Amino acid sequence: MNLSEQYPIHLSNSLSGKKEKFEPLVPGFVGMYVCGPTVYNYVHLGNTRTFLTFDTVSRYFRFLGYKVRYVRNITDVGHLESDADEGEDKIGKKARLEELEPMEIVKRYTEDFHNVMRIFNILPPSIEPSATGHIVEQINITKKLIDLGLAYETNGSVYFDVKKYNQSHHYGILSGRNIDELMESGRDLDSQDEKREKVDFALWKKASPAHIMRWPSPWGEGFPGWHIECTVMSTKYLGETFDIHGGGMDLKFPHHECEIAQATGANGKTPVRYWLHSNMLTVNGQKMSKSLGNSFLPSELFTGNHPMLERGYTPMTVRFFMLQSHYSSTLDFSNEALGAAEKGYKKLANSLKLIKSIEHPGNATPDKELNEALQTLVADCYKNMSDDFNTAKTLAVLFEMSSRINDMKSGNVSLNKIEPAVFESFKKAYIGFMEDVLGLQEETSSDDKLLDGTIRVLIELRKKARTDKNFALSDKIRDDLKAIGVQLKDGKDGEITYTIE
RNA sequence: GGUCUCGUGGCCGAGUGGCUAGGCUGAGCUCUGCAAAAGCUCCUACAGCGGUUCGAAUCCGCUCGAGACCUCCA
Repeated sequence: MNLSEQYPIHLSNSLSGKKEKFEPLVPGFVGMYVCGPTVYNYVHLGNTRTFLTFDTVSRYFRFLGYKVRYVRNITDVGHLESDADEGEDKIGKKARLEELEPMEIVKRYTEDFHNVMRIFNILPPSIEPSATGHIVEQINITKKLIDLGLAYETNGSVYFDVKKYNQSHHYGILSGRNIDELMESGRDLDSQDEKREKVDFALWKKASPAHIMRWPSPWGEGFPGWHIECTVMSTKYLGETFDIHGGGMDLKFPHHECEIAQATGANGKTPVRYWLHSNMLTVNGQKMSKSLGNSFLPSELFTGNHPMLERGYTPMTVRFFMLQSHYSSTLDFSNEALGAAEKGYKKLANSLKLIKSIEHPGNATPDKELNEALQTLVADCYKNMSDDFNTAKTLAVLFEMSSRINDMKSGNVSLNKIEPAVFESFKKAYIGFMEDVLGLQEETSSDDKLLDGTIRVLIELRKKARTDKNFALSDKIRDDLKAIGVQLKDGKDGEITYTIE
């Protein structure tokens, strides 16, 4: 029995609103699409949480032995500005503000995005398609929808006919809306007069004369609507039906709802089997967003250079902090919580370093209870992750394992009592869940060999002073190092280790 | 206004019909030349009011409070 059978994954499907057992379309394979960033600005921490969530999801699938194709797009065109901007596209607007070519903007912020992902140890997706690279496909599906009678052209723009679609399907199936209520409520947009109904949404927008980003189409020069790129890119690389579609909660409506309508309308089948939505990062209980002005840039977080921050926090501290809550809950961001996370993370990271250096001596005289307890911990890691990717529960188990690792180091627990095979699986699980599944690496604040060598010289001097009972000198070495941020720790075996604060 | 979610101990945050979540903080003990680290112990909560049940933080209803979506947003 392989791991995926032993620990079947159950996940919360937003489509059904229930936790369901995950059954891949093709055994052993997972196709997953996640809505990526719009690269017209720096990514903030709230964005990062979503990508971290799905990073962990894809990591865990792979850890269980699935072959994963993870597609995450780059939106470099298409998002319409609000009514004030008369349907102008975000990238184009920003470009003129800064007097740059749109592609310059796209490149700058894409690189920033990749950089942030790297810093947080968020692995790259298998495919990272861009909207501008799929204009032809977007035009084709728009044509198809017109031919099927599900879309119509007005003044060089093309809109999806939601009412028509709703006659044979259910528009609102994901977000629980009903079309009559939608048609009554909501604001009037500028393009209202072009649409038959206010619920209709653009598949293709005519470009105004001033509009920079434009492509020729059967309806004149223009650019694709917001929702169509995801439909095109997901189905192109994953098929007309695929396993998982993820994204932030705020995309559920209208974005994801429209994706379902477009894809179902065009291909005649339900595009996605499991919808996963990650919840928002909040600040003082309010959603973190650029428009509210309460967002944090990753760089501000690392340096502490932000009015709301008392000091800086490392990327792994932030990663740990986010993993301590479930992805489907909101998570509130505060100095206190971050400070607590820092200590917690360091504890786990210390044990990670420790366990790597511990080897089993062989020849066990096993203690049955102990061995069973250790095996239970390993199994619990899998069980908790398989239960809707519950990273918070998994971390609780890792803390327990961390204590046992410290026991092994201190001698509280004798390695002789642990069966070699149990020890190996325990060690492998701790390292595996920390590094491969949760992506929590050791954060060497300095891998500077010169510094390390220098500290070791001082440690040797201190050892000598202690053997000579020259505590005045040994304490001075320790205290002076402490003052500049190097904490020495005396082990029971006489070995001295250090951490840089 | 419509749709929906949430309200857990000093703080953060899991859980969701009966069994200790966990982290941080605080107190104590052990180890230690003293520290630090580590191990152990303690502080035991589920907004309020009703109801269902042998039993509810967990299900149902109401009240209060907070938030999200309905418009670009992860």
